[in-house]
Amino acid sequence: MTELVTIRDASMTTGVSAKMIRHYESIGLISAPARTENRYRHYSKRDIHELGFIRKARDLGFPIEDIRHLLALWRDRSRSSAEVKAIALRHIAALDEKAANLQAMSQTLKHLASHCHGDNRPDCPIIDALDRLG
Amino acid sequence: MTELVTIRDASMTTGVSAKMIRHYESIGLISAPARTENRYRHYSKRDIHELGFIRKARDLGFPIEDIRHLLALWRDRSRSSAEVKAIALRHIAALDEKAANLQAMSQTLKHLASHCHGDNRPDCPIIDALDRLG
DNA sequence: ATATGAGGTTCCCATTATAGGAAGGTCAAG
DNA sequence: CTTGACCTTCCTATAATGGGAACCTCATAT
Repeated sequence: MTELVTIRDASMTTGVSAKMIRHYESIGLISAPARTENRYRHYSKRDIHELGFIRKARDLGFPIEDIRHLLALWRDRSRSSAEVKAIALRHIAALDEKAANLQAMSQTLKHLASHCHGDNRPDCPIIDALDRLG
Repeated sequence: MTELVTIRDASMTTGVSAKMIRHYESIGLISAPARTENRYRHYSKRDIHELGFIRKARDLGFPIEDIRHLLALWRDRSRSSAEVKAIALRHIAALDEKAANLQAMSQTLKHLASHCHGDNRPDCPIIDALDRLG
């Protein structure tokens, strides 16, 4: 017969940890899979496919609620690509904003660090900046 | 006499929320301030200065444990700037790595989005990528 | 037969930094 | 003496993930 795909199998083929698979089920991101008599979960090809979709979306940094939306659009044959694109563009903006923030911090620190001797003396523009700057 | 600086005053002058000031105290990042008879906290100039230091470090994205370390170095007149610089350089590397990750995601998505019509048709390279890509 | 090990199950706790809110005490002003 | 604006502590939540306990199930090795 069809070999039973356990949660570990699903995890290994999709790259989503078993812990996370159960979690996604508990928050309703994926529907509860079939169970064997002993209550073990087993996953259909469809389930596996869905988990793969989720992992790829996670790899692109989409938050869970976006993924929930993307999954609904994925299932909906009559979706409009505009809706998908809108989600992606919003996410791109969020990513860019975060990246810009991090870079600004990094740049400030790089500037300060470049003026720090980094020797045994206590004088340090980095500490000074934390001390003084508004 | 010296006017009592309440937690709200401290919050307003340092930009650290009262909630966070109490939290920093509870995790031992700052020491417990003096209390009036009615158990209200009040803050010395030194306390305020320390909270300002913490806020600036947070603005630069330093995690709490780094700040703990930086505060200790700040107080230590015989610190070596090398130690400060080392913390900063490690943090810069962490910031840069995170920024690079976000940018990679953004770039991938921008590429996909640029090929997405964004109209009423269902065809969508973004969904396709989540569907197919490994 | 049974012991062992590898897997499954549920449930609870921890992380990081921050915020919201409840329940109650205190204080100044009207 | 009430009202409102503070203060106090304690609990809960966030987003995504991992760790671990306590317990069940199953296949294999003795």
